[in-house]
Amino acid sequence: MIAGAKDGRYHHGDLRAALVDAAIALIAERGVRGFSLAEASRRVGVSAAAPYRHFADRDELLAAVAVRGLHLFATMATSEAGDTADPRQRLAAMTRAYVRFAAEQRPLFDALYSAGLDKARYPYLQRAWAPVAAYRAVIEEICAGDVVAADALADALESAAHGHATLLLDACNVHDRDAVTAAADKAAAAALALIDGRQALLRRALTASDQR
Amino acid sequence: MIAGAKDGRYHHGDLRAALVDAAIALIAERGVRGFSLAEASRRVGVSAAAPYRHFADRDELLAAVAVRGLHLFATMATSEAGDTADPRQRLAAMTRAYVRFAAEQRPLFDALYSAGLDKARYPYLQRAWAPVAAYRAVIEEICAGDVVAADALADALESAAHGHATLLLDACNVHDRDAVTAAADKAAAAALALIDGRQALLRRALTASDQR
DNA sequence: GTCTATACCCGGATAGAC
DNA sequence: GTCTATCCGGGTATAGAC
Repeated sequence: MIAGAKDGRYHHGDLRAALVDAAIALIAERGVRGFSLAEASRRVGVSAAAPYRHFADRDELLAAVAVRGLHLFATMATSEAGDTADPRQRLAAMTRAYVRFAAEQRPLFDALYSAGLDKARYPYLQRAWAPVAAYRAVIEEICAGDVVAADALADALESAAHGHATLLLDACNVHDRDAVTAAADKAAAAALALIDGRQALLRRALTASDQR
Repeated sequence: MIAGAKDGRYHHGDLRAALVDAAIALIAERGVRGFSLAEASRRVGVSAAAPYRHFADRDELLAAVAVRGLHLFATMATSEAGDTADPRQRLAAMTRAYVRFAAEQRPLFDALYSAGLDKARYPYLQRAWAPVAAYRAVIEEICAGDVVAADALADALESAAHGHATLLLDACNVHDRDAVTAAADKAAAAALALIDGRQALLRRALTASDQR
């Protein structure tokens, strides 16, 4: 039952939130491509024109879903890391959370990365990444304040997490809990391997310029 | 001028190939989401119904684009590796090729990963991955025949390459050659770091079961 | 066998009534 | 703030010309 529904119809409730909920359910069932404003409206019980009071167009509703996703990811990441003191283990936990978020909240992850949203159009979406950047401090701790090394490691860790997440979603449906756990473990292990082997992240830049 | 065009119209040429070419150009301009069979038909100079003689639906044309992409990637990967003997450097080169392929042939990469194609429907697409699997031998060489270690390293390397590629495409338009080179270098460096730190890929599995 | 013409449904988006 | 009505454009399917 949708909050705000009265006498079989939706009226003067929080239509905006109801549409976001419906969008998430719809993306879960049919993917981002199968999502439409019209169908979301139908499910909430309003006309196809109603959403345009709250969203300029289809993409803006998807952006709202993406923002909710970022908030949830920030929560999951800090929760997964818990009170782990070791910075290596904290980064591994964050990486595991990244993969678990993608799998357990696939519609939100898809809205973030597979919706083809024009980044420039949604500055608030950019800003919603801010909490995630907190982990930068952990990386610098490991790199003992070396900013260049921290940059390199940060990119490598983000890419590893993202790669494991997207390939997992590509390969299977997400209800296979074991597959999700396995992928999350692999990603966490890759994070630790990157940290341990991080000397190579810098050496490479040197040999590249040597070759010129 | 499109091959097979006569008297201003397209007739009895290789319509299938012409549609694949048009699809690639269209995806390059508007992305996978902006691609439509109707627009592709228009560009080739045939009616909107004509493609249905060659493709069951929109997705089947995208799958044809994806297959072409896999062939091209296999070529780029072997070319980039060249005659490098060191297995470490061969894997780094392959990773660099992965990122360069994504950037330089973005429409093909998008057809492969962002088109939302149903894998089960296109067994020939699955088979087209075969040439890529050749690099498995290089990984086993590094792991001295240890199959478990090779599995772990293979997953980590693929994920790293894929993560760097997708985040690059997400972040910028691809015509910035320097950004592409930088991302490819980072990915190659990450591959070397993963190889060097690969002990952690296996240790992780142990500590995970220890925690239970 | 290949393509054209056409009819149908659906989603996106806007204008104006309530 | 939501509804009805409406326009536009794309995808699907088929009948029939060549």
